Amino acid sequence: MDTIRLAQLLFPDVTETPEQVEARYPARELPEGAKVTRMAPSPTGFMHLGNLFGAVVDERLAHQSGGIFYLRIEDTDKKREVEGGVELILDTFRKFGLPFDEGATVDGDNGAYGPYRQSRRASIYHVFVKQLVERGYAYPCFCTEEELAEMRAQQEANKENFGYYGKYAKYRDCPLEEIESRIANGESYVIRFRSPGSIENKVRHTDLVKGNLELTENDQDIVLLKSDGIPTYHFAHVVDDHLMHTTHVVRGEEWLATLPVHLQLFDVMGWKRPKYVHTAQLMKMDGGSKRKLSKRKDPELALSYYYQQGIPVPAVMEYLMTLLNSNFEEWRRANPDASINDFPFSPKKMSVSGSLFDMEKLRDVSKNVISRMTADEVYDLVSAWSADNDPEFHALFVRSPETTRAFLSIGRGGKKPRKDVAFWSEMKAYMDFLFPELFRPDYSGMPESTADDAKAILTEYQEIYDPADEMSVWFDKIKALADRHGFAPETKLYKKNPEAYKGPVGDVSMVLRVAVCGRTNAPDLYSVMQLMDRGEILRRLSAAAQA
RNA sequence: GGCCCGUUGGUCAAAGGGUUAAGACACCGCCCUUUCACGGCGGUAAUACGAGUUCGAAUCUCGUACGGGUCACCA
Repeated sequence: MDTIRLAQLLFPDVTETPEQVEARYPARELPEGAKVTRMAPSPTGFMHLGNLFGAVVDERLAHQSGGIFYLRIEDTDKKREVEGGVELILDTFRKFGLPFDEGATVDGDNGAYGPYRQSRRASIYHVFVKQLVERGYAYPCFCTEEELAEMRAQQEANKENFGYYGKYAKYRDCPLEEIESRIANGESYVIRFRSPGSIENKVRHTDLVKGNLELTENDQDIVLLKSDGIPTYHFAHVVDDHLMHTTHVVRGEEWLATLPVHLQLFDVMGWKRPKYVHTAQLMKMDGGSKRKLSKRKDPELALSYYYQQGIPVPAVMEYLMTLLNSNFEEWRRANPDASINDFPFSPKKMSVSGSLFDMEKLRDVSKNVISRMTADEVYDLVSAWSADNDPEFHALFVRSPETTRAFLSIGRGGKKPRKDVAFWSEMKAYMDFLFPELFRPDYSGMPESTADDAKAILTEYQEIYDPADEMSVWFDKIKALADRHGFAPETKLYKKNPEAYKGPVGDVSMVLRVAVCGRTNAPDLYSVMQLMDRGEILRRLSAAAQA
């Protein structure tokens, strides 16, 4: 077989040599040990928690070592591509604070190793495929979809391995004359790899997460170039990561199955293999069993959903980090105010088995993250979130910024900050009673001990309430009120001698709290009342007395 | 079905031949507290199973079971 003639027949327009292409991608000048990583998503218009999971690893690996983290768009499948997909990717990463050093932009490129969209790299792939054809490592295949399906059915029936290999590689040794006539006939074809491997052989590989692996060698003549001339992931991965000088390929463990293909391609091309970091999949509970997070089945794990729910970005990042490196939580306790980027991330500490996504844990992480924020930070974030997701609440939230900020300051800071809110979407329910528009009192929480006295307590309190009172004076008045109605003015007195009283002073203040806040749980009552309008408070006390 | 990866409490996980098998979330109890939240103290709960190697196994080996992934002109 004259492979040079075949290559010329298949790629008459390719004039560049592999050497010329390589020359355009010189080695990167980076400090010793610097890692080059990439995020390589498809613009499917959907960003998933799993995408972020891997991207955090990429970003940390690169930036922790003084290296490069870049974005490459894998748009080799036109069927899955969505308008605005790239924009969404860029947008998401900006939102989650993972800065790309180079790569695709909304309408172009930023960096010297582009183009960063695979759809714009067709001519580059063709140069290398042409070379493979010349070397006898690639050939055209004219099989139709039906033929391949038939083959597969037969393999299933025979209990043989599936795929295009060995005796099933129909066009592997097709004579040049037949190829010429088929092409002349306008038949559609793909370019396949002529795999030199055998399933009798094993290939060794050391993965940064999985450790030492012994895999079966690839014997499949996989497709290199689809009939539209666009490469498959396998070939694009090898060519791009070689040319762009990626040192560490981070991807989900579902790629482990095709790793032998990639290793073989790197070897045949004569290129240095990158290091691989195959991360365990994020799992989800589905019925009684675990399964991989799925884009189709788990829309609630879309990052857009996270934004809608108001799950704070740093909380998501911290949660992912706890899954990624289990010593992160310990580090965080020791360094509560340090930037997450100061944490010494290590791929070696990553779990080899898939972990279950746990919303409860995320809530806990988020509460802690929020409790460490200042009132001003919370104000700004809730303001931004509500503007996009709950305009009605937003209007109330920003109506009196000073009052809102003061409310957010209650119980904030210090050693034991309050942790009431996990997600921004919960903020409305947490502070709704501040706004007459949202106030819907529920009096059912009135303590039973006050059944006979609640009305009198509320009525009397309207007389003695004075917003100008200091906290101690304010509380003294409540104690006196309690005393007059047969309640212990000190909790300790009540505990010492419960029979002597109807209840402790707490029951009396609970009556006031329920009247003013409309519920039994709220931040410090004195602080809250200081923020509210006197007339509104009196109205509520009076309304509760009527109820 | 072939190939590959995995399996420590409900969940995330530490322990890399010798520990009473950490810790966190959740749950339960107590304490603190004018409510709640926070915080403190305590509790329930785990090495999938079976062999082997070894003085000694969660840890090494093999088998079984179970779970996951993959076997496209998708990535």
